[in-house]
Amino acid sequence: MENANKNNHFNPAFVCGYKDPDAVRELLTRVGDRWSILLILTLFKLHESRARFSELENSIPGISQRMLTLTLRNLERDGLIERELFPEVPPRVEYELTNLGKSLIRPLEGLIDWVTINWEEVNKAQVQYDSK
Amino acid sequence: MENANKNNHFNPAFVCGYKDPDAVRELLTRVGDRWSILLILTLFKLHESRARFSELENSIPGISQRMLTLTLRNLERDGLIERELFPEVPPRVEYELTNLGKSLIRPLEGLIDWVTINWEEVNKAQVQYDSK
DNA sequence: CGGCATCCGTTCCGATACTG
DNA sequence: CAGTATCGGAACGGATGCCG
Repeated sequence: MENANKNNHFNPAFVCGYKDPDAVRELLTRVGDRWSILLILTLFKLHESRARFSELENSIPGISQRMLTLTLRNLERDGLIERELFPEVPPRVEYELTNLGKSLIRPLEGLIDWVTINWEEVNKAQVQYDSK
Repeated sequence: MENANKNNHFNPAFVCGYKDPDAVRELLTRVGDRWSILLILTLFKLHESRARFSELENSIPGISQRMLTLTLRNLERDGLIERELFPEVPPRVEYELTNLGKSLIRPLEGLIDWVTINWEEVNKAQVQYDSK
């Protein structure tokens, strides 16, 4: 994204009260991808924000090994989780939320709560919209 | 998504404390797409949660006409915004957040706040990760 | 066990052109 | 002004096979 609009009055960076719309967008691509939030929340709910690879794989129905790996890598790169390899045979790998990652739990749960409360109304709106 | 895992102990629908992981995922695809959040927040910040098409187009740098239209349609379908057409020449169309849409503002701002506070740390983590 | 590499279909989305 | 239609590249993500 180039530096876009000189007219800050209509720049959402101004309008929305934050400085870096690209940062927001980058987070949102992470938040919005298919598995990141489920992964973070699942990791949080498992014993002390810590779990091994296979446990996560079993705890998130439908995720493929590939996407679990990729999602874990991205979150590790963002500093939200830490990876620890135990050099055993067979190998054991454990993932744990960092403090940064844990700090994301509350805002994420805010979203989840909204869904829980309002999803039925969203569904009704969709049905009504589609009937026309 | 098939009905997946019978073992609810490891079903994130159970683990994360919500009933409908598909609903969560469907919201997240909306939340996570390139423009929805910016659009909702921009609409909220403009005069009384209401703006016309061209105003939104100018307020969101980088959005294409096509994506603005599509994003507006999807949000309208979800019941988060309402569209009002004034049959003038040239036509005028105004969009407004519904109460349902406004109720999403707070959790969204929770996310934005998190980004504002923590993005620098995320960036440092990324740089450090990439240097290896 | 916990990956990585490859292939491949699907979806996303920007660019462009056209319209009431 | 506020759209719609079409095209094509890019990104996403599932399936499969291999490997230390």
